[in-house]
Amino acid sequence: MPRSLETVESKRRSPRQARAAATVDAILEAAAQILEADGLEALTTNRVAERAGVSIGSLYQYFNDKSDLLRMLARREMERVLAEVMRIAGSEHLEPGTDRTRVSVRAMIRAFGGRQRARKAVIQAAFAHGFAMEFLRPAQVVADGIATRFYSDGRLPITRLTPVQAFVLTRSVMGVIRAAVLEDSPLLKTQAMEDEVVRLIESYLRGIADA
Amino acid sequence: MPRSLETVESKRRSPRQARAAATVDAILEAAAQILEADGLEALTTNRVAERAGVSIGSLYQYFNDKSDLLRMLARREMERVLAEVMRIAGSEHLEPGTDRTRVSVRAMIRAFGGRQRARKAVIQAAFAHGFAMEFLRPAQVVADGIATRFYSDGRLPITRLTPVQAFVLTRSVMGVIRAAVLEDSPLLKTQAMEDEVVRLIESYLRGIADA
Amino acid sequence: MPRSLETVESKRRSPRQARAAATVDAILEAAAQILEADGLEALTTNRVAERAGVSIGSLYQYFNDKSDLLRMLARREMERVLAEVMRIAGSEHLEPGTDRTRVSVRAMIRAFGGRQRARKAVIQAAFAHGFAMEFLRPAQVVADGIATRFYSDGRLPITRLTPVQAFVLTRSVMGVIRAAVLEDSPLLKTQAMEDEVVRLIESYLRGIADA
Amino acid sequence: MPRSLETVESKRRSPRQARAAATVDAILEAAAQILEADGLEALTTNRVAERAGVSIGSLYQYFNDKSDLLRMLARREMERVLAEVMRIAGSEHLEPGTDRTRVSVRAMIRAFGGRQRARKAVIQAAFAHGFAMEFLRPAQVVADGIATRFYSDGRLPITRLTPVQAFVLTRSVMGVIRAAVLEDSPLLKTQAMEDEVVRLIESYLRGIADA
DNA sequence: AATGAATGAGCCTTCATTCAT
DNA sequence: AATGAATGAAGGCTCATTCAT
Repeated sequence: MPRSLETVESKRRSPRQARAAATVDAILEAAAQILEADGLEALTTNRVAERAGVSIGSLYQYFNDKSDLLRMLARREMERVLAEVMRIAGSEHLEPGTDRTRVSVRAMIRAFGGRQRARKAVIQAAFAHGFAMEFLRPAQVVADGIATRFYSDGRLPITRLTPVQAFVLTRSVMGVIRAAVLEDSPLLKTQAMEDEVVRLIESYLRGIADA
Repeated sequence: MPRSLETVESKRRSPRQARAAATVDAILEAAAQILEADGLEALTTNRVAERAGVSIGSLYQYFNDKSDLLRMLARREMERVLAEVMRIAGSEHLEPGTDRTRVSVRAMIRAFGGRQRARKAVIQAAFAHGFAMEFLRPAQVVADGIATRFYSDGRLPITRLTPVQAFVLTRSVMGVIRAAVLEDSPLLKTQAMEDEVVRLIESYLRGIADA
Repeated sequence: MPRSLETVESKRRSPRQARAAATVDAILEAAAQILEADGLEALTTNRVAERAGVSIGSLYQYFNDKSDLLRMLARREMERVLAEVMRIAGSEHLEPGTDRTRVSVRAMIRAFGGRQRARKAVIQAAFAHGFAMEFLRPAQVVADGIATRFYSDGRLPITRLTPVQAFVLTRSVMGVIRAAVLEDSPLLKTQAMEDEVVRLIESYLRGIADA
Repeated sequence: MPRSLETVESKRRSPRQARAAATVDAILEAAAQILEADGLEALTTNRVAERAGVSIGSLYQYFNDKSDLLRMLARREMERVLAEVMRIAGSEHLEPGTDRTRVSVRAMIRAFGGRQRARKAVIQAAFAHGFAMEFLRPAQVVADGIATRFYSDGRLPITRLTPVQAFVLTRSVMGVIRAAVLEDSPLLKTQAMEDEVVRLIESYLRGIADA
């Protein structure tokens, strides 16, 4: 289960009313749009407020500062991605015979592949502001979950991944997907890509089992 | 063979004399130090010039603008890393019985692992300014070379990696190392990490061969 | 009728409130004073803001850039001059027997002669930035009006000035006044000057009529 | 006779040798070209030196500062114009029956009309640096000469123009030509323009004579 | 005489943030 | 709660000018 993202507490009033929530949403959406359309450099608080149709003062009512805005945005995007992945791959009951690894990989690729430009910008923004790791964690938790589930389904005689192995497994998979997104690779959504990522995971796990 | 990085031509006069070269070096080194010490946000042209002990005007004599400075810095770091990797793994004559994959992995980890903070900052900077790919290319070329050499040494019956397979292989390995660097993971320089990355590569290649 | 000078639209927010209008005015007035006191070279945006008693940020809230500021200033000065000329010469009802040409010339000399130094600086600035013509137009329209009124009052048998004749008439008169202003000529406000300019106009028109 | 333009003395060594003179010329020509091609804002000392094919140091060997360069340039252009006018209109011996006024006007229009863009830039530069008047003087002296010669050829019973009249006559003519040049008016080189300027002069002088 | 690397004051401009209304 | 005018620190960058070589 992902560690709660609510951890980061805002000093500002959190939205309790419908209107306030709508305002926050409008701001976040405006930021995402600007990011997608013109990149990180064009993302100024004034412009976000204008595009969102609220005053700059209102923006600061809900976000401590620009970093905060970026953080919330990254969080939102991450949650969307995770929700998507969980929706596809995370359901407890899969039809018998379904390859859970494949389904998970497909879910991740699909989730990260949509809205590429916006996602890329958010990732860049997160990196530029140094809180990227904060939001990669959940993704890795998911990946760990997949790994855990995988080797515990009896198909392989692995009882436990060492921390290093878990690290290598999750980062290598994310590394491939991330590179494809950042490089705007046309390979991203191909069947071949899915096949190879699945092969990477299964080969590695088999390599561990064989040792 | 990596495409020459000299391609990007500067409108500014290129250093012809010893003093000029020293100035450029001082500036680049100052930038790296600031990046390492205080991060990307602290990297202002004025501060770089000051730390380098040259005037701001001199800085602009050799770099078109801040982006240019960053680009040159990233290039320099990349070249250093590549040189290091090539030095360790690229020599034509390896003692018989040496595991070339292991040697290469060790070289990459060692190369990227040194000066972690600076490297991280440069990578972040490159990403924030959108020219990251420009410098990842060489790294991938090296990785491709490793892969090529590997499957051509007769140990595995692989005759050719498909583009997708090459992509997955290189990005997964770089993804692991990159993540370790960016997360300041203590695992980075462990023997276990080296072992697992080697395992990842060999397992994947075997997986392909077995298919 | 002078083409509206409002044509040039600003991307910046236009002042809607009293305070904002006051700010714009203070900035413009400060710019005029600096121009008058120390010339174009001393006109820096920071100094203007300081003299106006507003922050540099406020200046940029109302003016896109320095050029814009200069443009607005030139426009304001031009409008003031024109208003002055029209006030004196443009009234529909002149006392019978009044020489309208003489009244108009006097108005123009008086209008341009006031605040000579500031006017000179503004004109220089306009020229230096290449948008002088934009603001000379209205002045010429006024001059054309004078010419038109003149030959249509029955005193001369001219029915129409050709474009070239209108050009020569207006530019010659403005040329004299402009030169007197720019040269700080003591002749400017003398009765003799007024007499000679009137003579220039009337002689030329008579020359045309006699042809 | 025009007041000597040599008045402005240079602290720098004045060119005594052929090579030095050539250097000065190259610099002046380079400045003129840049002015013509890209305007006053593009005229930087470094760029001038580069275009002239000399080092920036050499430029400062011959010109005290940028203002000095501009001044010399304006002087050179002015001298060229005057020489041209004098060559055409100033010859003592004109064929009998030649209209000297017409010839002079044609000469002035022709002189100022050529190389419009460069001339305009030089004029703007002169104005922007406040030494325009210094170089307008000679032109007026020429104009005065024309006027003097005119009323002394017996065609009109004028014995003397008052200072104000001379001022009005010269500035009005120059004002027309100047306006045509600055406005890039297509009228400039038309026969009609020449006719009207001649008419302006003759009418005015007749007006004075008739008084 | 010539070179051109170096200088650095100072310019224009941005933008996160505040606070009186 | 919302507004948006105002703020001002700070940044990137230019370019006239100097001086050691």
